[in-house]
Amino acid sequence: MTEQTNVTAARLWIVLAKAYGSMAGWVEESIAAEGLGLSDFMVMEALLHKGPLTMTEISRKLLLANASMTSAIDRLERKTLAARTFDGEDRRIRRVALTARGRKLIEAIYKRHEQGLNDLMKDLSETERKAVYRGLKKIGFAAKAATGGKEKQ
Amino acid sequence: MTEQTNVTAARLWIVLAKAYGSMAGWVEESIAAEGLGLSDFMVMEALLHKGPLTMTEISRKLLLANASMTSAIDRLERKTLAARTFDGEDRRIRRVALTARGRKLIEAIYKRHEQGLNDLMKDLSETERKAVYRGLKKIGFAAKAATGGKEKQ
DNA sequence: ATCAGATGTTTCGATATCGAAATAAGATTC
DNA sequence: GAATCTTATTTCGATATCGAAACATCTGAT
Repeated sequence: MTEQTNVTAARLWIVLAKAYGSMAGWVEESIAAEGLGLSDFMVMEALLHKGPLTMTEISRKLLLANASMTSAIDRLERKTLAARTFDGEDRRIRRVALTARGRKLIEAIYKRHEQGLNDLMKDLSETERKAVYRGLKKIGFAAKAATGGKEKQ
Repeated sequence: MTEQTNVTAARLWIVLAKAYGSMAGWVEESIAAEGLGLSDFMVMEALLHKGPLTMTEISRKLLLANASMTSAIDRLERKTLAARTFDGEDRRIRRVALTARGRKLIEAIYKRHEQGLNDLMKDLSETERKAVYRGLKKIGFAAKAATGGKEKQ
């Protein structure tokens, strides 16, 4: 498409889906050697940056169904990379934290991941990054708001 | 984050993943009543806009494994929404086309989909859309190139 | 104090996805 | 013409996901 052609909303959605698919494929390939899938990796990444979180907090953050989160934490526990703990006050709650082993692994992986991302996006100026960031934020908020208040269980 | 803070590559990836997840959730919800999943919908959308395509062309376009494409076309054939045909020259090739019934359905769905997308993105100016479009194109190309030439089978 | 509604997580069964291998067919090299 | 390599699609078995329901627990109203 040319400089003069308008970018339709439909076209933007297609390009968003394609960019995400390509990025997800790249991330998956780069962590495959560690035996982690994309979801497991993103769980560990969230725990690395935000500290221990409840199952529901992680689900919401990653837009996964609660049943999927149960499975993902099962996998991470089985690999002794994360562990569930009880909440001091609310007995329904399970809080998830990285183990020492998990922290060590995700720190190493994340370092390479971050470097790879920097490399991937070196062609975008700071102005371009900000524009994409803001636009995606708007799109994400709008989509979330338009999706019938009912998130995945 | 503030106006002054830089947008890191890592941050941009997270926001991209989140925006995609929200958009995908919205699309899935809006087509659920028609008994279609996201992949099936996107296959039909591709066939609507590009005419009959080979299994491999659709797979590459939607970034799905060829086995997934086999299943998706099986589902669409079972619902008599699409059909495989043989290629005149290359007997390995199966070309997929919408049926009359499928075309009628996807035209109706797509009309609503397009209107919904316009609504979702009405807060983005044309300049903003172009910036997001260009940025996502760059990111998608870079990720594709960086993923070891080996696409999903 | 009791009850109804909401919340958090797990379980269950179903579905969509994938990698690898198998099969058929086309292209290229010798 | 034969052999080898590549391509297109399907099959197989495994995995990750999901919606709905079940269960336990908490909150708020009465």
